[in-house]
Amino acid sequence: MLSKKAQYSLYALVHLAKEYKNGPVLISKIAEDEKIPKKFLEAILLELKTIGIVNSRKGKGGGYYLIKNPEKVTLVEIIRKFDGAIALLPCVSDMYYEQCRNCNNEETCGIRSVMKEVRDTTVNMLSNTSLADIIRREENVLH
Amino acid sequence: MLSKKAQYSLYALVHLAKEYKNGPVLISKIAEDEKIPKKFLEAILLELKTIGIVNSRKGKGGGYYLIKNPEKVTLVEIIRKFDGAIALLPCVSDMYYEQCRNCNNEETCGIRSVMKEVRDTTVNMLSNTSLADIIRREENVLH
DNA sequence: CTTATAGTCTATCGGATAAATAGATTAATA
DNA sequence: TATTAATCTATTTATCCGATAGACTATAAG
Repeated sequence: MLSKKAQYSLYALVHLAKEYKNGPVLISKIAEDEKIPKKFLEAILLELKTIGIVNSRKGKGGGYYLIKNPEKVTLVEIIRKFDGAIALLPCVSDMYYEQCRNCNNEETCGIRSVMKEVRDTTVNMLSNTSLADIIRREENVLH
Repeated sequence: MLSKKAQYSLYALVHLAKEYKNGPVLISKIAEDEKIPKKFLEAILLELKTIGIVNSRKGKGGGYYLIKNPEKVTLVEIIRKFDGAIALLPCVSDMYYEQCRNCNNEETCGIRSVMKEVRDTTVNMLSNTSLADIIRREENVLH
């Protein structure tokens, strides 16, 4: 399961993607619409700012807005930011690899080989899906 | 990532599958070979016993042994036992479903639709792989 | 230049869970 | 009946998750 942070960030980012180029959206507006605890959402958006996906403006008329093109923001990067590895085992993770301390030979280990396939297909799906894809899915299902 | 319990249980069960019908294996033997903390492994095996995958015998000549055919023990049931849902979101989990409290309509939600695909392919891979498959993978890679 | 607005920073909290350990007890075998 | 090995109870330690509180700072409008 994804952490609440990762889950909330997905909903918040899709919200911002829908308002792309419409100017800033209030944290409180996002929090209310997406039913996310406001203070918690603040911390999440702040983190998303540090990786250059969103930016913010203070004061009246301020709020958060997407700065990366929604076509270019993929689910995999958001999930990795908050939850780390996609892989089910450290020894099959690309980004957070750790040597296996249970098996003797990673090359021949059967468990590892299955888990590698799982990881690869999951990463594929998540990195081929952007915020724009999400929005298109919602539009397509309506007609 | 899988919990340590889930990870250890996979290694322990593959070990037992290799000794299927060779009589009981000592906890301490498994612990040593698979580099699992012995006391921790005790608890894990006890849990596996409650779901009818393994059984044990006390006293001299005792230990743990697999009672289910290695062809019939799949990775998905082991992982579910220790870590619960395979899905990344509660709203796409079959076994641990919870209604989404962030989106308004699960039928049209784009995030959910992607996550459902991820879950389905992951569950497919994990439920189509048995302990026997794992062992065959290891044998095949050696020639 | 002042006031209202809205994000930022620091800090902290309870609760749950994870991972591992210790020691006494019970069951099985020879 | 002694030895072996699993079982039970319990406790420990650490870490993280999810959430909240309040003071601070930047912005824009009037």
